[in-house]
This record gives sequence, structure tokens and C-alpha cells, in this order.
Amino acid sequence: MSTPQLDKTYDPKAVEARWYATWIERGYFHASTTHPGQPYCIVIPPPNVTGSLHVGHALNHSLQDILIRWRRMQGRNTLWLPGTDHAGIATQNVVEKQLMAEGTSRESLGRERFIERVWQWKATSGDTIVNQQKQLGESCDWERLRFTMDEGLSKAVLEVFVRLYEDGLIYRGERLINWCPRCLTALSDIEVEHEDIKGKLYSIEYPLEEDPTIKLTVATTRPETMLGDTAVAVHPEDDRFKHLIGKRVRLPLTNRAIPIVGDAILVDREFGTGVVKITPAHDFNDFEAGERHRLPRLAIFDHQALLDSDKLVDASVDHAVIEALRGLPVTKARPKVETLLRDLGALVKIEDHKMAIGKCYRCKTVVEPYLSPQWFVKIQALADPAIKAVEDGRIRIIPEGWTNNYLGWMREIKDWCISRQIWWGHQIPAWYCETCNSTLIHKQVTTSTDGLPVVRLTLLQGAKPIVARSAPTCCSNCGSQNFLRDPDVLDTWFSSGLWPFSTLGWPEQTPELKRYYPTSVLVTGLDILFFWVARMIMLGLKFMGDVPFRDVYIHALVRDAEGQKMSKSKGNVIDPLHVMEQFGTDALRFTLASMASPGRDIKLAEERIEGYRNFANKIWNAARFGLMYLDGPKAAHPPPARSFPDRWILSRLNHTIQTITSELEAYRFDRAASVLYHFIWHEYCDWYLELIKPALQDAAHPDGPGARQTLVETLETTMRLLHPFMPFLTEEIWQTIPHQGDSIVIQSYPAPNETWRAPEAEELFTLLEQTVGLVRTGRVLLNYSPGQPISFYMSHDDPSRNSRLHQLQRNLAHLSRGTADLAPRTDWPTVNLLRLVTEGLSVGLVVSGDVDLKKALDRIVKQQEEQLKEMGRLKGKLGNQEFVAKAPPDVILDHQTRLRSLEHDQTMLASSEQQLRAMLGTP
RNA sequence: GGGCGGAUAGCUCAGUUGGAAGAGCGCUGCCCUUACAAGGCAGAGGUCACAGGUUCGAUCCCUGUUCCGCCUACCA
Repeated sequence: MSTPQLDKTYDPKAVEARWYATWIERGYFHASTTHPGQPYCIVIPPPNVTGSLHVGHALNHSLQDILIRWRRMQGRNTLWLPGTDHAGIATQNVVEKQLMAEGTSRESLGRERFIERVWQWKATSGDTIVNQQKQLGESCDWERLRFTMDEGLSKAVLEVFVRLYEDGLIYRGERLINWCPRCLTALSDIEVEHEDIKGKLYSIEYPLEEDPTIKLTVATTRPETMLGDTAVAVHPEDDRFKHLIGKRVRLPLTNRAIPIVGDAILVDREFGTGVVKITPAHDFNDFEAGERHRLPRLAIFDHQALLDSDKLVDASVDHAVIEALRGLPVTKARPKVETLLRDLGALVKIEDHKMAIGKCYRCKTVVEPYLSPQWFVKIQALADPAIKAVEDGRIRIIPEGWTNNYLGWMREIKDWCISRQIWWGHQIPAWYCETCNSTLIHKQVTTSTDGLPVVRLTLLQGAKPIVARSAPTCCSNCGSQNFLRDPDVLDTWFSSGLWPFSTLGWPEQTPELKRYYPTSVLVTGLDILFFWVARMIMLGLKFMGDVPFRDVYIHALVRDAEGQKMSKSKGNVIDPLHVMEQFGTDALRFTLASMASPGRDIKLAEERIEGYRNFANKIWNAARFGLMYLDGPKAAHPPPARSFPDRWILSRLNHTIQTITSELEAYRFDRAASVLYHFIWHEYCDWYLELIKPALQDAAHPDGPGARQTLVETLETTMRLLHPFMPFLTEEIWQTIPHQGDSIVIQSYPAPNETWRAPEAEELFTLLEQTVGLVRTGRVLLNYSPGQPISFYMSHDDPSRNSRLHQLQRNLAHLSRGTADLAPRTDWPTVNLLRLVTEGLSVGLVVSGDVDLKKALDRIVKQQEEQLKEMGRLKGKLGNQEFVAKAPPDVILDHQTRLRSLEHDQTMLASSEQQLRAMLGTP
């Protein structure tokens, strides 16, 4: 048998692509509904189809792949279902930017041709992220790749919309919604990001109609909206103002008088002036107050957030004022109105005031509350079961701290605005009879760049929609056959909310749906808990009658090393592709796993990844080492006896397997990773491989066969244990060492093996480690050069010199063979002794006759530790040179005494050592 | 405004029935010892944010304070 050759360093590039292709070719990731194992299914949070893999994806996907690979090895029927999201506004914005660069726009292209253009872009760039996911080693079932605008998923969207409508859970209504004046679309509440800014609080005087000398002072942060005021409010129990309720004030700059109403909800007597203006068309609170008092809604801004002169006329604004304000955006309208009010003498005060503004989560434009007809999902009936499912534990949120977050949000949830005035997405399945709604339909026809007509459709509030699975042919009311389809599309999150069942074939009752729903766990970042997770729970319960997943595992956000959000403009983005190229995919995956502690953001620095690249290389070289000794005779039958190091490493391995398994069950990827790291590097490499070297390197050593067998057995097991974290490296090594089966991907995951437990070996190891540690420390502190043999006297206990050699042998034999074997072994060298001798050391351990060995060792170890620690501290402070010279007298004394005693013993032990060496057959 | 999380070595973070402070990286010293210099060995470095309380004993439990982060929100 020839020893396979491995390079001195691990080269990930050569390995990764090769194995991934093989895995795919052999269909290891393809799930079969007939596989007998208990199902384990994860649906991937679908990335934007036109996006590329960033480090957040890398984290999210690495964790899922660890779970999937682990469960697959455990024999579960695993399905990891991949897919991409059409990401309405985001994708539309990307394509619109391209068009802008080409000097055109979506308007001039027209709806159909624009959508075609987006599909083209999807066709050319849609594979990018999928290919990058493959580079990361993701073991997804690519044959089941889904896209939110696939035929099947679109059918699910249609079905859900129609059913919700039929159940009265979807309605169309004119409401004040968040409006992005740049994207020209409605946004749901959670699509608005809030930001604190320094604003101003303006106090404006509104004269009383019946007696203009009496003035009410209102406080507002948005004076420009005052032109749309339709009332002012005071607290109904405010003695200052309550007698004025029912009277009217004149609205400055306009020709209107507006009522004074009493409203305990809107008005806080303590704040500002105690008088609030009500602008129902431009403020959410005021909208609600307007509902309560049946106030008219006067919109003065248009859909681009510009002051609309027609509307200003409707609002009876003074002519001159309209001239001054016509077409101004909010930002310019505010100072202008401020000037006008000041000229009028109505502006009494401006104070600094911190306030929050909302921005579009896609383009960061300041959003405006805007009055328009939109589609909504009536949410309460859906939210209640979704609250209950989490409360009663059918869905577990991990870490559980987020549970309250979820419940709190769900209990306060408001109707979900699902219509978007964009083109890319699922168009709402609602049609309007042109005849019946003729006065409510506004068509604006323009011409595209190439001469085609472009229709801009506005459907006013009150238009009667016909919601259906397909376009109606005949109006049941008037018999007309002319219909217009609602131009709006659905919120992106509407389709992704169906993801756990739409991807499995719903509304068809597919075998996949039966087998894999509910899915096992959803792995996601906190940022889309409300956007996505909450919607999936609500819609899953509604349409499947069961939760969409058992666990929700929420991981941290990835930030840069300084804890800042990664962004292109800051230049602090870590590109996972670049990292994989530089350090290898396994290193990146392991880094992300090891940093995935719950409840903390991940601050990622390249040095960390480099550290784990080194870890990969360490493993690689451990395997190389193993391979050097595997060409000996095959494992004997019956298996050879295990020596102390063999028993010890197996015991540690067993412990490691137990820990990894329970940590993974608890989604503690970080602890699992750290346990693996520690076991492999510091137990397996640093100690075990060193301890068995003597047995391996001497062909006639009696421990040789046992060591060889244990070596390969532990290596093979460790590779399986590590595989979910580092799939490529482990496959490459596993294929090189003796194994059974075609690929590590489909091997069983190591299970704890109670027969490997060896507490006595672990105890002895601790003693050995301490003893050896003391010897090493002593040698460094005493400035012994590496090759120089030393003897290290460890105790003043007794000392019958004659018995020393005997004791030494005895103790070391004890260390190497376990408590059962206390008889001196003179036939073969013990591993520990050889190891120490190899280092040029010999160790004297003196124990008086009947004393308990372990206790004695323990005491010696403690004594030495303390003294050495003290010496070490001194040395650290003073430096090597000055150590002896400047040490306090008692320490010097101690040091010198020690040296004398060392010299004395050295003579004695040197001869012992010679005898030993002779006995051991080592020169 | 409300809620949640965090504060432990120079840096990043572990640390669950309260019981003698841990890891990785970095740093210092010595080593190219036939798996690995992407390595080995050793070492330095901590009032566990601050102030109280409970306890024989607190990094851990309780109260308050300060600072940071996140989520959420209509104080005009």
C-alpha cells in the first residue's frame, strides 16, 4: 500500500470546486419524499435575485448548511430548499438606474417593455448569487430552486389574494399611508426607517374668528402643512381653552375659518402651547383625529411631495401665497411659509426640537404621509393565531429574548398596506368595469421614446373592484366587456410570506408539501423578523392550518471590526468571495460559525478568518502525519490493547461528540466551533499525536498497533464531526485516509460511544500535563537551552536516593498505563518518559513510600506552580537578563538553592538517565 | 417616549442550579525538534463598568447610576 501524498499546505482552491461538482453530480443534496428518515427541512430566506452574496448571506447560509449537513449525516430526510426573491422595489430601482444611465426611463419605456427588461436582467444576473452560494458549499436541493415570480408561486399568490379577499380580509380604501416621493409608491409601516434629527418647533398664532384680538397659539414641527389644516384641537378639560371648543379660528394665509375641537387623545396639555393644529391629509395622528371629528381632508402636496397649486386653491389659500409656493418641495416650502407667517406677524416663536423623520428603506428618501386609495390586509384576525402559536410554544424563537419583541409587535400590529405603485411584482388580481367606474378612472396617456402610447392609470377611491383568479369577461352589473386591471402590484413580502408552502407546491397537495411542511427551522437575521417571519406565521396558519416552522433561529448582524454597519460608501465591506479566494471557504464558514453567539452583533475582522485558515492547515498537517504511519500492518484481530494516550484521546473524543451534538441542538454554533477547535488543535495535535510518536516511530513498540489503529479511527471520526463546518477540507482528507463509503457527505454523524469513556485516563492525563508543564516552565525560567539535558528536582520529600530511580520508573509507568498497572515496567519504554527524554529532560518525582500517589503528585504540582509563577512574574517584569540580578533576596536564595540541588541531582540523575536510555534502547 | 441587549485581558468574546477568573487573536522570550514557521514551547496581562443590597461566599441574584448598541414609537 502506497502512502498517498499530500502537499505541505492545504490549498483550498484545488479542492473546493472539484468536490462540489462531485456532490452535485451524485445528487447528495437532492431530497426524496420517499426517504425513510424523519424529515428535516429548511427553506432558505430567498436573497434578491439580482443581488450578490454579501457577508450577511454568508453567515446565514453557513449556519443553515451546518444544520442541514449535520442532520443529513444523522440520517434525517433533509431538504434545504433554495430560491430567490423578485424584491420588487429594490430590483426595479436597480433597473431604473440602468435606464437612467442609458438616458431613458421606465415611464418612457412603458410598463410591458419595462417588465420585459427586468426579466432580461434577471436572466443575466439571476444566476450570480446562486453560483456564489455553491461556492460557499451550500448543500441545497438545486433541483427545487424557486423564484417568487415562478409560475407556481405566482399561482399561490393569486390564490391567497383571492381567498383573503373572499374572506373579507383584504380591502381597498383611502387611507393615509407612507409614501416615497422618489419611488412614487406606498410603503408599509415597517418599510420606513426612522431617524432622529434636530428640527424646530414653530409657534403660530391663529386668531379667533369672532374676536381676532384673541389668538390661539399652535405648536407644530411642520408649518408648511398648516395650509391644509381643517381644525385645531385643545384638551377638552383644559381650563385655558375648553370654553373655546365649538368656536372657530381663522387660518392665516388662507381664507378659511376652521373649528376648534376638543380631543383628549391628540392633545397633551403639558406639551407646547396646548393647542394642536389638525392636518388630516398630512399627518397620521391628525388623520385619526380627523376621523373622530369627521373633518375634511385637504391634501396640499402631490405625489412627488410638491405643493400643488390646484389643491392650494381647493384649500382656499390666498392668491399671493399660492404664487409664492407653487410647485415647491417640502424642504423649500417650509422656510417660505415661515417667512410668510413672519411677515404676517403670526409666527411668535421658533425653538429647537428633536424629532424623528421617516425614510424609505430602499432609497432613503424622506417619506411623506400621503392620502391615497390602497389595498390593505385586515390583520387582526391573522395576527391572533400567530400570537397564540408563539405563546403556546408551537413556534420557538431562539434566542428566546426576541419572543417578547415579536409578541409586542404583533399585539400592536396595524393593517398591512400591500399595494405598491410600481411595475415589477405580482399585479393585483382586481379589475374594474370601465363603464360602471367611468368617473373614477383617470387615464393619462403619454408617448414612449419610440412612439408607443403609455397609459398612466389612476383609480379613485370608490371604484368597485372585481377580484378574481382570471380577468372577468362580462360586467355583472352593466354587461360591459371593457375592464381595466388595477395597475398596482403587491408588496414583495406578500409573496415571500407564502414561501414555506408555496415553494413546496401549494395550492396543489404535493407529496413535498405533505412530507416537509411544517419545516423544521427558519434561520434568519433580526432585520426581517417582522417583514417576513411574522407574515409567514400568519399566512402559514391561515392557509396550511399549521405553523410554517417549529423553530425560528435569529442570528446576529455582521458588522466590521469597529462594529459599524458594512456599507460600500464606508469602504468597510468584507466581500465573502474575496475572503474565500484568499483563505478558503472552510475558513470563512468556520469563522462565521464560531462568532455566531446569540444576542451579539458579529464584528468581523480578516485576522480572524486568517486564524481559522491556519486551523484548516493544522488539520491538514495532522492528516499528513497520520498518513505517514498508515502503511503498516492492518489492524490486528482482536484489536490491540489501547495504551493510555489512546484511551485518553478516545475519551476526549467521546466527550467532544457529546458536546458538539448538544450545542448544535441548542443552535450554539459558536460553542460547537470552539469545542471542535480546542479538541483538534490542543488535544489531538498538541498532546495525542506527540504522545504516540514514540510508539509510531519504533516499529517494534508494543503500543504501535494500538496507536496506529486509534490514530486513524480518531482522525476519521473527527473529520465526520467537523464536516458540517468545513465540508471541503474534511472530504478531501477523508477520501485520503482509510474509510468506507463514497463520500463523507453521506456518512453517519459520530455518535457518543460510552465504551470510549475513560475517566481514569483523563485524570492521569491531567497529572501528566501538569508535570510536563512544570518541567517546561522550569527549563525556560532557568535558561536551559533546548538541547541541554536537565534534571528537575521537584520535591524535598524524603529521600532515599536509592529508591529514586525505582520511583521514577514507577510513577511514569503509572502515568502511562493507568492505575491498574503499578508494577514497574522495565521491558519497554513508556511514552512519557521517552517524550521527556526526547526533549532532553528527565523528571524526578519523589514520593515517600506509602503515600497516595495522586495526592502526592497533586501537592508537588501545586507547590511548584506557585514558586514558578512567582519567578515568572519577576522575570516578566525584569526581563531575562536582569532576572537574577534584581530579584529580591529570598527569591535569589531560593533560586540558588534550587540550582545547587539541581546540580547535585543532575549528577545522580545523569547516571540514572544513562541507565534508562540503555534500558530503553535509546542512544 | 417605551422595550431589549451589552459593559470580563491590548482587541474580539466565552463563562447556568453562586464556590479559587477562561479562549482566540495580539504582545514578549526561546526554538527552522523528520505533520505543520499558516508551526512548537513558555510567559506577561483582569478591582469581571460604578454604587449599594442578599449570602459564609457574587462576574453570576436584586436595586440604582453611567456609557454603548439595537428594536420600536404619532408627544404636535
